[in-house]
Amino acid sequence: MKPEPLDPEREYSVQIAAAIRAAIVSGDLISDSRLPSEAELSEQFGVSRPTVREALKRLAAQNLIRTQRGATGGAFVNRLTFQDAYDQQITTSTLLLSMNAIDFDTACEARYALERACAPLAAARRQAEHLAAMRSELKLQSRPGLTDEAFCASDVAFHRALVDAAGNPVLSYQLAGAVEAMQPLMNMITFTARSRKRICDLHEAIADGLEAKDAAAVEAGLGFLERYTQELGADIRAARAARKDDHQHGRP
Amino acid sequence: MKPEPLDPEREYSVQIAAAIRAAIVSGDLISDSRLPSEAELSEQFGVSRPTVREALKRLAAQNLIRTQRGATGGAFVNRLTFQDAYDQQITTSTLLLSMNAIDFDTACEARYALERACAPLAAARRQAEHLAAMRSELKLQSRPGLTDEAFCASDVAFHRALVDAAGNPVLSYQLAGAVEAMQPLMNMITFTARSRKRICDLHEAIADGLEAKDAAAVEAGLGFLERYTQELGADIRAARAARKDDHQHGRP
DNA sequence: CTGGATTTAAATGTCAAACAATTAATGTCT
DNA sequence: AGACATTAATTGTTTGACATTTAAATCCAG
Repeated sequence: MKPEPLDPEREYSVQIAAAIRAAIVSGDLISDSRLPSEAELSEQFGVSRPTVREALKRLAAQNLIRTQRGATGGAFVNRLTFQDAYDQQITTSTLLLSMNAIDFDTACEARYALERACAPLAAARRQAEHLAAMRSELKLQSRPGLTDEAFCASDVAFHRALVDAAGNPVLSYQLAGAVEAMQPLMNMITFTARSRKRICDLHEAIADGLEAKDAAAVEAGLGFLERYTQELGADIRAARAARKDDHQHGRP
Repeated sequence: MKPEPLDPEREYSVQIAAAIRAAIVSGDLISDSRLPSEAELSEQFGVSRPTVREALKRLAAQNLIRTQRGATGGAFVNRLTFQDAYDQQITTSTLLLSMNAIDFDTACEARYALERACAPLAAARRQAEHLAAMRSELKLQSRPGLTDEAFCASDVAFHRALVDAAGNPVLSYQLAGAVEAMQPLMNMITFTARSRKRICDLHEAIADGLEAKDAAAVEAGLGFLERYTQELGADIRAARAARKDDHQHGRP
């Protein structure tokens, strides 16, 4: 984080943020160490304090630093927790899907492909807590009065438990985005009682397979679930096309 | 992005950034639309311009907006591209691994589990360009004078081609982090001529399997590669432990 | 009337100096 | 010794100004 001369052609706050980020990533600034105060930084870099502050806000937005006020306050290097990383992953994935007109099938395919990758590990390592979480969600999902949103949320929780059962935090982190980012798309589906029954049955088969440490059964269950989800997605598209058709040709 | 009254207990720039982010995510502000000017925003939210600017920098750090100077300038909602998302994913993953003392085996397991998830799709859909990319990297990897860094970089490129062959941009995005974030860990390995030969052979088997659209062969190749990579990782650990032992008991 | 040069206006980028709020350490009085 | 007030350091915020960039408006010559 040397006071390397700044390029006046580019924004100072960007360059300062980049310099500090590099110092963090390279390990020159380790977790929980304190950065110089804003006044010191502004002197070191030869810019005003507001400019330094803009740079620090950029880093804070990426969870790279946190700030404390008061006498012993300042900016501290954040240890990026898995939870922080999950959250960033989810917001990025959600935004990516919503902004790039990703079609349902593509997102669905990616999600289940990734989830199937967890199946062998999850079958080998699942603990009682994971099975309990899945059974609990399963019970919730079969309740009749549930809203579509609540059903989807429970669906996400079920699959999160499956992923966590693989016992690999890196996998959990990677998949958090894929599973959670699908939720807005899934929320567009209106679940009939029949389709919920079908999904619950498949979920149960997956939970049973996991309990029996039968990886093939889990993978098969996920495969069926993928195909069924895509069928439901196709139904939405068909319904929407029909509605559009109505609009164009005049409704009764 | 209503001028909802701000909570004076919490930092204004955080709340303003959150309000604008919500407007973007909810779709109230669509891609490429222009935000009000900083002066207008500061009036709407009842804060000063520097405070608004800090909020905007937070959003810019997440690639949610871009800014242009000049008469028709301002802050515009960014369409999050896959490339942007890749980059964010890679930096987050890299930081997460480096800051959380993730052991080699865990990262390795996650990476190959995810990669195996692509195998069936890649085998079904691979195009000539993907095969060509893999063959080209393969040729590079067998050159004798290559540095370890260059060998690792080519390894990453080879696996990226495999992932891209699955033809699912969401999958590619998700795996970019897993594959690239492994590179710093892989760079710690010193590859002997023998281990390079072994890796190249496995890569060749994978490429052959892909060409023959034989998913099982690809998965098997990846499985062997995972085990071999973990062996190499174990060798590093053993060597390091021996060195530490030397230190403790005095060197000759 | 047209085309190029000039001016203008709007916006972001930056700076300077100050005040407010917060927080831990320090000092003081009982 | 302990409770309480003081102080100093630091971030959060405001105000006002100036610099820079960029596109549009204007103007003037041909």
